[in-house]
Amino acid sequence: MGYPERKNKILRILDKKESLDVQEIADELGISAVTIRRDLVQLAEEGLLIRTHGGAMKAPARHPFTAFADKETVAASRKKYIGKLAASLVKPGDTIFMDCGSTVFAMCPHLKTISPLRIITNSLPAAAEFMDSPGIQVNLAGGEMDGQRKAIHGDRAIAHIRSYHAAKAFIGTDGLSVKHGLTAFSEKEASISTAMAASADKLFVLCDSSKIGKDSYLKFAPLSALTALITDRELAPSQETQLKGKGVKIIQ
Amino acid sequence: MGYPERKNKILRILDKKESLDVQEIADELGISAVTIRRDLVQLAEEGLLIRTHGGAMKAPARHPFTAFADKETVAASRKKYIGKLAASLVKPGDTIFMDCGSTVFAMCPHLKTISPLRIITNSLPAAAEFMDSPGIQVNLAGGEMDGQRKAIHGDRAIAHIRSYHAAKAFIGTDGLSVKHGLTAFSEKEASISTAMAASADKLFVLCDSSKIGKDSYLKFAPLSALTALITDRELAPSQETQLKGKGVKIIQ
DNA sequence: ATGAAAATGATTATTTTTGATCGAATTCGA
DNA sequence: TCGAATTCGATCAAAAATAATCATTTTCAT
Repeated sequence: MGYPERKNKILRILDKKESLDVQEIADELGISAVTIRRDLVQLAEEGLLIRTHGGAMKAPARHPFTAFADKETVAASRKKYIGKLAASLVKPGDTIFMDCGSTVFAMCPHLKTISPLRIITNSLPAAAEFMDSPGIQVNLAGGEMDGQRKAIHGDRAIAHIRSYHAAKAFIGTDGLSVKHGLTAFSEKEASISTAMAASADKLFVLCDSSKIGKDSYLKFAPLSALTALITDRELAPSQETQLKGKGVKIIQ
Repeated sequence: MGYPERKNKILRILDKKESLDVQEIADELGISAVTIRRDLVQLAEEGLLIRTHGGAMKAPARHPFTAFADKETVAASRKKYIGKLAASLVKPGDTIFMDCGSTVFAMCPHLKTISPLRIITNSLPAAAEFMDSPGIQVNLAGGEMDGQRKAIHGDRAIAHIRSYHAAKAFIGTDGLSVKHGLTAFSEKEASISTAMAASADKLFVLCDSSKIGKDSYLKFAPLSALTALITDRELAPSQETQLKGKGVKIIQ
């Protein structure tokens, strides 16, 4: 029984049980507790459940703002690292694009001290973050609000983004692989990302190592479009060599 | 039972009980009081509740955009009254403009149950308010964010508003008098209000009685533009007769 | 087929969690 | 204002869970 099969079984058990512990799953599936723990770590990273000491809990309904607020996961600490790193590429006087993903949002705390700075974004949490930062000018894309993603999406927003130019664009991605380049989970996010990429001189992609080597379903940009990939230090060496082989500059 | 699970249970209890004490929770969950105290400290740090001596209290709801910090002043209760009244003019299927004033914002809680509804606004708190209301489609004006007013202003925003049409516009004003009509304190707000008024079939002005008969410095619309004035019940009779004499319809 | 890479399981050391205890701080009534 | 009762914070020890390490098996691309 491979990981994908166990993953399904674990999630199915969780559907009924609300919370469960490691040993319980191990017994039920006839698999060692060590492996179950490894599975749970991975499932937690994918956001499909919440890891607890001793087991796991159902993931709360994907509420982006709470998703941004979840501090205890491994992915969150990676995001913080990546956010800080990405923010260090921003200089006073810059104009930058920022998309609406949580990884890109992690840049915000580190950008507050940079002044002057102009940020063009479709992310409401990002806009809120700079509400009281006088040195930072925020330009919010207009259009239909997506309450789930806490962002502005749609044709209108894309037209808005297209009408601006910025030196640097910072975008996230749901998947990144040598084979398929950048992939997104949703058409909405992909189109905004594409528009930002097209209107910026440099394109920085923020992506934690858990998503590298994986693909989501919608291809939206080739690796050749990247100025650099910003990721964490846990990137598998094999992935690293593959990406470097393709000429991708990696910042970590 | 680990911390995450207890955390949920504690918050669920708090949802119903408003306030609770340590021993009470400890008994209910069958866990030592020491542990509950530790939990409460952590929950308080996360801002999910307020720690008190001996227990905890509900935390005030916090949204990405902290709405207007109106306390329980007289003006606030008038605004609530006006907001409810104005909301009663909105029907399912409407498309409406809402500006970024606090009086107009007071409509929001009463609009949440109206579905379907399309709202075009430049107010960030209003947008945030409907973030979780699936039946309500929010169209946010794009452009430069004004952190002080928690709204989007500028040419871009005005062009955005102008490109739409709505059946009804709800706007606030800083002053309203028979002599000078509607007056505003700031160019920014006035231009947005004008644009909304121009693109709507009906114009409703929300203005509490304390501002009626007073003028701010920038005239932005004549009384004849109003479909109706929505105000509170404390309007001075003399003002009322004057306004009616000018053909202003008053809803209160 | 074959060797490298990945997945799995067992074992051990480390970390986390929990509850108990005790002195210090806070609340509340007189 | 004072004193008793309660609550709090810090420290400690025990138990549980985890992370790290290593050997073994499986998988996969060549």
